[in-house]
Amino acid sequence: MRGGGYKATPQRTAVLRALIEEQHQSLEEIRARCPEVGLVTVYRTLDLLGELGIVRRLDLGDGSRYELAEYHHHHMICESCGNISEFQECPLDPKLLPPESADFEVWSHSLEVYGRCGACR
Amino acid sequence: MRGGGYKATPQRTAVLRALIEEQHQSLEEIRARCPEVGLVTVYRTLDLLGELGIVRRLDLGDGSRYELAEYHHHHMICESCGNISEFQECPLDPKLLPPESADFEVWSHSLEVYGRCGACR
DNA sequence: CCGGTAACTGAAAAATTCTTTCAACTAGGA
DNA sequence: TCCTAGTTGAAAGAATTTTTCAGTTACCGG
Repeated sequence: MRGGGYKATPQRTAVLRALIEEQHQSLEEIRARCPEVGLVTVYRTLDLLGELGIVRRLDLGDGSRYELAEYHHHHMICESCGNISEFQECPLDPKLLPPESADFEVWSHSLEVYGRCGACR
Repeated sequence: MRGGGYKATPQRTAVLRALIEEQHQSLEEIRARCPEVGLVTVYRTLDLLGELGIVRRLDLGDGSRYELAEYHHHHMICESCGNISEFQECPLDPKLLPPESADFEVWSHSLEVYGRCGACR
């Protein structure tokens, strides 16, 4: 953080702490966890952390959500209760990548599985 | 369309025609293809087509985009030029689905590949 | 420990995006 | 052709995100 010429302010610490507490939070959920930080600063901090590759913005169908990007993972979204869960096993089989991708340099990918969770069945 | 008690209006036809012309358009791109249709009506038509399962809303990182959902496909997004291409071969290997998903009923999934396209390399 | 400064913050205003309201209009069945 | 449920669009409203700018602060160098 400081390496890039950025300051470690209490506000940034608070937002980061909020993000650590739970994944996939909406802006309002994050705000609720650090009410002392101004709205604009929350947005700016999320932007900054995004540029640093620490945070990722998602839209899983109900607007912006934010999560730490520490590790590669995917999402299972229950269309019944809205619960979002993660899994890290990656079911992508590179052998099955399409021919069109031959000259496409793959940097990353995202995978979301939609359906109904155990509790809702 | 008429089956569900909906009317086939010129506005709905125009929006649908715009969607057929190109995939992954932003709202403004769609609007530009049917300037005679009011903003509100475009939103409402996209909603309606969404409920009917004809149209899908996406957020690939730069806000809402809309596409026909006729066939199952995935996206390759070039982070250099922003170009979005589709592929239909699905590189998902069900055998590799995680154990947590055992009691999750999978209805659908989405997969996006990010990187750099051939032209940008 | 202290001062200087580039970086940061927050309130207000602005911009953007999307939704609601409501009076007028129309597609399509009777 | 008439009737009516469904549809449209302008305006207003709500929600979300960005910009501006004056005041504040972290932290580096001394």
